[in-house]
Amino acid sequence: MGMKCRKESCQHEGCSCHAEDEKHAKYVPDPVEVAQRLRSRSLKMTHQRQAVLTVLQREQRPLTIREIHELLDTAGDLATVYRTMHVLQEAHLVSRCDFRDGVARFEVSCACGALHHYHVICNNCGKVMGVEIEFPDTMLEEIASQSRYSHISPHVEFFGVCPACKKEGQNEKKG
Amino acid sequence: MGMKCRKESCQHEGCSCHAEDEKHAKYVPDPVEVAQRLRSRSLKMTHQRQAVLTVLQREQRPLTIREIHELLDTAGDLATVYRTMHVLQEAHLVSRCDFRDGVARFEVSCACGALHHYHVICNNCGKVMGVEIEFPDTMLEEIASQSRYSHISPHVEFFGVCPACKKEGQNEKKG
DNA sequence: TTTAGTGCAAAACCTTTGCACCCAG
DNA sequence: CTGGGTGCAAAGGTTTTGCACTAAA
Repeated sequence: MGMKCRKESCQHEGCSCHAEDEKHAKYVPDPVEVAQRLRSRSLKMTHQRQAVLTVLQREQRPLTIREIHELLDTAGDLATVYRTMHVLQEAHLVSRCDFRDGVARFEVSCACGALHHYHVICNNCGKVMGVEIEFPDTMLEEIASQSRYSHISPHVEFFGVCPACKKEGQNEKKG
Repeated sequence: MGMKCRKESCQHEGCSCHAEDEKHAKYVPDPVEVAQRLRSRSLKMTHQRQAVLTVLQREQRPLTIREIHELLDTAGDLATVYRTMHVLQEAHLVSRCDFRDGVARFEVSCACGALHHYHVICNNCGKVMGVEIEFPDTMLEEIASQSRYSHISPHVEFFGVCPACKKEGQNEKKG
């Protein structure tokens, strides 16, 4: 953690997925390292923060703040979870995603053990799958060139139809 | 409007940007056609809906519902604008985007005269630029293959630093 | 005339904030 | 000990909903 990603095309801030090797080695963060990371921003590692990280690392999927709160062993205050997510986000320990339903979701960031991935969400049932892809550098360069903006970083969710819902749709057409 | 997009790689539902030619010809929708499009879904074309579309077509940029409401000549009810946006979205006359600030934004969809584009948002000042790019088919195929989902459609916003804010940042470092 | 749309008001949600007390460093 | 963190309660902001009335087709 804290190592610079060796993959030039990596678009994840603070990413260390590729630090070990090119094959997206799973990096399990050391609690001590996490604490250091927080401390370096004059933040403290507390029980609640550790508990939130534990839930996210166990689930390995995007969770809403309400879900995280419910999954906590010793449920604290919901407002604290909101504040915790802000802190963990700024420390690049979790990343936020948005499935267009008006609720923010969070998961451990790739800098924190998760694989380098994006999501595909079923338009019908909402089921989420992770996919490992990279944005081609040429695409990011084209965006920078057209807009003249720098440090381009994509925030994307892919939507589609999952196999189960596709099958269901076909059956409905037949019946 | 209503014509199928000729560009195979087009990822915009109901898109007709490329219907005229390959060079993203600007298509100005006929009110009569818009009305038909609504009527085909047993929806009515009302003053309020026309007014909202007029605002969006005039501004040609993503607007929040509050902004749309304020830009209306004869301001109706805010709740009506919310309901209108749902309707126009389902008719593919407007498309929704999300700049990760907790407020939905809308703009005329490419099926309704706008160019085929994505957004780049400044992380510092929030300024929005449009860019015309395409997702490579190979990327979408890879996502479909990994996830086994079909009808993959990307929802993306690009974030970066605009030229003005970049310059400002450099000045701060110097001073 | 029939069906959908609008305005108004209230509610539902998600998220943030103020403040007194508590705890990690 | 000191500055950040937590819990509680209240508020802020966006979005939705119920209902009587109005307007489009």
